[in-house]
Amino acid sequence: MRLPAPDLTTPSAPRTGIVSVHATADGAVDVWRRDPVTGEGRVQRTRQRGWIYTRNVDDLLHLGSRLTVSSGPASAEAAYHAQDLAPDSQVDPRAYRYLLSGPSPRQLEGEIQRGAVTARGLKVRPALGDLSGYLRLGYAEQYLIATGQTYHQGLTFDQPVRLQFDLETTALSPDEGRLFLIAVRDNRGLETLLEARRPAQEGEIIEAFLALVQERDPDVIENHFIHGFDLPFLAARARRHGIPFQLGRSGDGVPWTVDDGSRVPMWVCPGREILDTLDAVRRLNLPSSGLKAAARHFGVAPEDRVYLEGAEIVSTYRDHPKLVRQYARQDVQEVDDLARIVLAPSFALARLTPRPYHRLTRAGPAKGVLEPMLIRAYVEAGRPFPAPERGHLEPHRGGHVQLHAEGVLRHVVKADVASMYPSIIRAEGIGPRQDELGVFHRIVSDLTTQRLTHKRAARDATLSGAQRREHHAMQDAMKLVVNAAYGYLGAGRLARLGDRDAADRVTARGRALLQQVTGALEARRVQLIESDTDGVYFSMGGDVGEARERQLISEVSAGLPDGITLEFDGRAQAMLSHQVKNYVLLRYDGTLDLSGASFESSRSERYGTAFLRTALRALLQGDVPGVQAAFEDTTNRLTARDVTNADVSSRVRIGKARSDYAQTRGQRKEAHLEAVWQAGLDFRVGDRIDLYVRAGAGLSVLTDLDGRDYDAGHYRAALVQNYATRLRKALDPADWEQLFSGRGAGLFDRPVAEMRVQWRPVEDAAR
DNA sequence: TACCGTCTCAG
DNA sequence: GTCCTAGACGGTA
Repeated sequence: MRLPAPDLTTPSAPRTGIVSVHATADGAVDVWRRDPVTGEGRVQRTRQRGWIYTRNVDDLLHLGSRLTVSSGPASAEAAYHAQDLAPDSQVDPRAYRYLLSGPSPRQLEGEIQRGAVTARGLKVRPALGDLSGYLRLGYAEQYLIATGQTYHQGLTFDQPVRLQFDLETTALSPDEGRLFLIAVRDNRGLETLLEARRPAQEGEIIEAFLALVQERDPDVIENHFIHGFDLPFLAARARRHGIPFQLGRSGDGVPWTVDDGSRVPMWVCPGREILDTLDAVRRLNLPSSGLKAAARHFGVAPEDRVYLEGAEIVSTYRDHPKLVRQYARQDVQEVDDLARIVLAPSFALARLTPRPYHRLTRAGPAKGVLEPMLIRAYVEAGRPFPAPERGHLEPHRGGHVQLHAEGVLRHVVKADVASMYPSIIRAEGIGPRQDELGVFHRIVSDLTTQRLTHKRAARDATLSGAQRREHHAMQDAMKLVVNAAYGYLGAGRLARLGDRDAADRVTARGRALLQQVTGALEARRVQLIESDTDGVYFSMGGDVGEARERQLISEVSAGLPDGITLEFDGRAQAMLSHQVKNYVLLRYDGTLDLSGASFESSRSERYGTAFLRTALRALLQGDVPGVQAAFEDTTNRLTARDVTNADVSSRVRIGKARSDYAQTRGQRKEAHLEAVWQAGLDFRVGDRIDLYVRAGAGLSVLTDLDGRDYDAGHYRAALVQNYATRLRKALDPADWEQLFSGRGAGLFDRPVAEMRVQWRPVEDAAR
């Protein structure tokens, strides 16, 4: 069963190649498509009535005969219609039993709001979002679901026209600065700079840019932080010059913002998808999400890349304009290259879920991607959307974490259960209890199967690089949805089809599987080190080679239930197991991998980190004299003032302004604020200051980076307390004392050359 | 451990 | 109005 089709959609209209949908409250729907074969673009202008799921029709009784209720779709002449999706059966009163439609989305919403005032005895007209009992999607989503379409069918990433632009301005705020340069390129060969050599020309380049956009007619506009910088800046400057900000394709063509409160508002442009590479990069959790850092991370930064500090751009443009021009050209070039990498999963995702492409870099994978797919399935089946689960009290239990051994172990292997939670959902047929159609389980199952096909195709050498990239993006998109499924179940009230019990069944099964894996490994006489949710580290004892390690894992895997596999996930020549989730691996190629807050704290001082790396490497090679040498070297260098104040300093954030601290300083002194105070510096909340302990002066502000007047005794002690202590688990306690206590070798001490690194089993199960 | 405030990022 | 509400981290109670 299908919803009433949008009025003017003809059956012969193409259904593939959607690149943008602009649907308004008055029912107008403009759909831009690219022909997958010819690449030709065309617009289809149509209308829709809009639809809303509702629990009952109480708010619409005031419509009288203008409201028809039946088990079928609305007839052509129906003004307002409620389709009863469960005419013959009892349904939970909290289920969304009716599908409402009206002459236009706005009229339908307006009547609901108007009716609610009397039906619910309200004083003021409520916002639709505040009314319980309705399930409403955006207008473009309504169109996509009603017509059974999604974006990008038949299209590859570069078939839509993609345009990138970047502004160079004299300040960050449009109130304080103006723009003097716009770099523009597109994936059809455009590459140009629009320059305002004099301030008076700013209006001209804005108009030239808007004209260029209309001429190139892109489907997609991309930049890094486009929502937070380029579009608001450009819009503000256009307004100042009285230039209509016509960037879009239909209506007045003026973009608007969707304000979501705290965050940078999202810009939306009729007919063109605004994509911010920053949104996509942020999901990747790189150390920095800036354009330059991301471009370097993905290896797309040009060799001759020009790097300029924001504050020096204006002066550089005055003295060396060529440099700024190259900088701007490289900015848009990098955005283009970065977009191909980071936007590809969202581009592919748009084929799977009934939402506009531009929403998907910002949408959460559970609520924003999976849930529309669930809703679509109920609409297409013509079934009521299920009632939410009843509230839950018991907290939800997660994965099992356990430390089995601590210290240094050699010949370490990591194994993990492949896609554990999705595999469990699939193998056990788990889904929300309310989901009578079994849609949840079917989606996870189908996507997992299809994903394997795409994964294989992505590695298929007979396909072109572009084809393989498309398959890779598709499998990435499917992975995103599938991995979101478990989280969706446990998301509580946020998820309309969430089910805590089902989520608990998944994790309980996961814990049992992990026990099965660790049990099977122990039965094969390996030493477990740490197990965490879906993976386990263990030591082979001796060097048996990677092939044997892999074989062992596949033996264990063979004993697991159907649909669950254990995979090899890496190996190391040695591992220091310190605490749960805190360990160090020395790989066979010599790289040292540090994990956990104990080893990678952001507040570490440079001298300590350097010591720790050297000492850890020696420790993992079983070289205790090497550890001692590293310690003595660092201690001696501290004493000899061979390291600098900068090497021992650490950066802290200031939590109070100087004027606020002045009020409280009398009652309570705070060490780091006091240091800045004593230095006579002004400071504000959020400032970052480098501090070090100065000999005879206590905590002080770092001014002379190359100075050597630090308190050497303090830092020698700190070396033991903050750094050498991380090596404790690998050494006999008496040996550790002897190495790091600084009391010198005693009569009963053991020669360092005889000391051995050690490990011990951890008996008491951690939680 | 929980809550609160701030920063991200762009010229 | 037109698509609707971040996430990480550090400091402090």
